[in-house]
Amino acid sequence: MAPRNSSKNLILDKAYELVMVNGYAGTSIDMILQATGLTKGAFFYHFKSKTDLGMELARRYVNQDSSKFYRIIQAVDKQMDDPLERNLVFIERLAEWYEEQTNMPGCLFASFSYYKVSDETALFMKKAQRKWRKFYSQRYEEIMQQYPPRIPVRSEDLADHFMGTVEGGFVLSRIYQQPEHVAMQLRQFKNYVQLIFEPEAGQAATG
Amino acid sequence: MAPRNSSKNLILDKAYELVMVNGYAGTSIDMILQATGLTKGAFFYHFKSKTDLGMELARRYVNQDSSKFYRIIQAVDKQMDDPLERNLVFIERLAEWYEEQTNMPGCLFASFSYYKVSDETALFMKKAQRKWRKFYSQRYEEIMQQYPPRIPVRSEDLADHFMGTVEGGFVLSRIYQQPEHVAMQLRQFKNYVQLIFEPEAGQAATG
DNA sequence: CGGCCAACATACTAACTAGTTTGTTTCTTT
DNA sequence: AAAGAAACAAACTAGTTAGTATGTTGGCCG
Repeated sequence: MAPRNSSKNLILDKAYELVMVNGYAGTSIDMILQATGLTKGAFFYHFKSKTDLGMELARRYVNQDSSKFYRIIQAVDKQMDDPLERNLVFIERLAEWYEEQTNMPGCLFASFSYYKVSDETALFMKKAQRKWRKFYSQRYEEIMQQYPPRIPVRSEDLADHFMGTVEGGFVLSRIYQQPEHVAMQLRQFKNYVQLIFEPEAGQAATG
Repeated sequence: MAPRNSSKNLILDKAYELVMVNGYAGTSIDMILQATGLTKGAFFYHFKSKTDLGMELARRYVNQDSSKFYRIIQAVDKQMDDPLERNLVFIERLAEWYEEQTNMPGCLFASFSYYKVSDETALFMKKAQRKWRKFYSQRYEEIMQQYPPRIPVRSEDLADHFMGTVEGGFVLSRIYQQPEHVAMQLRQFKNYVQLIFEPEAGQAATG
């Protein structure tokens, strides 16, 4: 791993920002170099091709994104033990985190999914997504063991629906040009989880 | 409007297909011309620029997409009167429609949202999205008048969450490379609507 | 202190990019 | 039949693209 704030990381940082705005194909190497103040020599010293940059962007995104989510999860896990409460608070914290963010939210994988990336990168994204699904579905398994669901649901589908909700929130935010939609979407999903699992959910009706 | 299967519509058709695979920036005019068998002269006779093509693609997408959804809605509306039942059956029919589809699902707006389109196109998409929200939220208003929701929800948020769920399903389908995720996501949203509004929902628990 | 290599910069190239110009066909209209 | 316009085709252009080839610099090591 290159040391923090090396030229390589600088390229990755700026490239990520540009790709999230212009898309991968809409971001040229020259644009990245202008943003970093570096030159072609530097770029092709660190990356053998633009495709290689795409791959490394995906790799780094998995690490950064995972660590961000894990940080929130671990912080919540330290404060409470109940798996359902943990999940609900996690969703709420995540919603709050996105509310604090100023720049337009988005997902590199989603951006790549609407572009024809290399087979290697596509496979990598698929595997990473499956790993996330496994992680979240295990959490919902725990919840299901303690709280009988009101309707028949599969933990994998809940995991996918969580991630899908976030992705949908990104897209809506970008179309509406209002970042707050991610949090709104997440709270709808939170409602869903509550209605499925919380014993007292929806008992005291209406406001 | 150009007559059906004119050269202009042929260009729009092929351009749409290519954009859904390669993205807008990843789709060159030459690629479109190769797919259509036409030449530069034809393209720039019908479109004053590539940006213009993007705008017209968005326009046509709104019409086609809307008409597709409206068709399903009207078919369902003819068969039943209850607003909740209408909505639930609509979601189910939509899920089934996506299950029948073979090619990778996706949304042009989502693709454009991860690329820096022209201000005109961005504004157009925003307005179209707002229009859809208005339409669906009215439907949920009707439901709410007849069925008191178990939890406090806003009809606009439900409308957005519906569209967000579809968008999220697209992204997941593309990352997993499995089209069936759209239907799965839609059925999760259907569960959500049922849990909110259906009086008997979740009474007979667990299987 | 001389050599060596990581980490770049500079200058190039060939292919592709959107867009233009000019020419051609075919149909219609008078 | 002449004129015009709609609907293209062919060839061109200027700029941009990813990628390469070669040159330069500073630091470290024996």
